[in-house]
Amino acid sequence: MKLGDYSLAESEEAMRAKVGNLPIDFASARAVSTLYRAANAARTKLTNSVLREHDITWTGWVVLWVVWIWDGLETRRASEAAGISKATLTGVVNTLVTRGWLDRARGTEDKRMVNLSLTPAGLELVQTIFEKFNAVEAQLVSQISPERLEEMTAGLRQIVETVEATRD
Amino acid sequence: MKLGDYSLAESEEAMRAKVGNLPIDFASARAVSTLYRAANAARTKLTNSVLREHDITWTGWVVLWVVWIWDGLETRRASEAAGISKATLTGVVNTLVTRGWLDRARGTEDKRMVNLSLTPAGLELVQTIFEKFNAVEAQLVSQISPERLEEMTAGLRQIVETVEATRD
DNA sequence: GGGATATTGTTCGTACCCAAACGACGCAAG
DNA sequence: CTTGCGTCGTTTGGGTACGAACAATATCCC
Repeated sequence: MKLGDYSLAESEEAMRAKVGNLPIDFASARAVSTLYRAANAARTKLTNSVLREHDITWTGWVVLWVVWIWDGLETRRASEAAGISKATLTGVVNTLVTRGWLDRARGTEDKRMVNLSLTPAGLELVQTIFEKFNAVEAQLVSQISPERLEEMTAGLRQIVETVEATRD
Repeated sequence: MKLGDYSLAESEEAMRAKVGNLPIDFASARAVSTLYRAANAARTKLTNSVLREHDITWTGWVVLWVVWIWDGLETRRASEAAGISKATLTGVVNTLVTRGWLDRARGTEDKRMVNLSLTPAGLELVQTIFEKFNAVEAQLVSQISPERLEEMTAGLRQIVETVEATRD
């Protein structure tokens, strides 16, 4: 068996052979493992083809992006929007501030808050990267029919909603 | 605006307002960002509800799982099957060996190789976790119709294949 | 006003994550 | 038989990633 075959179809077949007699929901298992594999593939592809040349990581980009979209953000909202913990955000922001792309400003009204905003260099970087990034995103899903893409996105959204609904 | 609204729909709307006049492919952008968000949500949910009580991380579980499915693996194949780099795998395997779940064995025929295999404790752990894990997977996708789930999985698979095809 | 309670961002500890450099090993051509 | 090239797993260095504990600040309730 050649290398490259340890993915998807072959893994599924191996799993079926291993646990075929157990009461397993294969459709769910396949969906979740494919979900994770696709997310990793997309992140790696986007990182290598767009972000690497600008010396910025995936998470760093996501943080810059949400700060851009929302015209500045408090830390607590930025971590939520970026989908990372506030502890992780602290470290990522440290990196972005050091790189000269982000500014920290302690809140004036509520001194617990920290407001994040783009520096001019950060703004320029975001604008430079954004279109390239979207072009690669389009390429990633280019083999999927519009109808299927719609169904896929809707399904993914339901997973997110299911998790958020059962989070107590 | 209340907290919790910095996700999905609201972010999309903010993005549209910010870049509405640029030639952006919104369907692709929405698909990729939702993909990443769903993968993170699924991983967090599965980690907290199943893996945490067994003191094992997501990546650690994936590695144990692929070694189980394939009845032992060489390191190079394990990293591919687990979707992580070989450098990462070295560290994860260190952890799993220390925990007593995995064995390292230098290849006899080709001394560059390292074969991974489950210890009895590791085998017991995998079997214990597997069914719980699958039950939560099923819950994650329980709100998705079978037809949509099929379409979603097919779409995700096409993303993986697109990335693998353009990797040179 | 003052004590209990909640919320903010940070720190700490542990573990992952990867590209690049590295040393050990295999292999084939001369 | 040795020289060169390719492949293996590991190490290195910088950067996430998160839960828990923390100090500072805000707010509530009497």
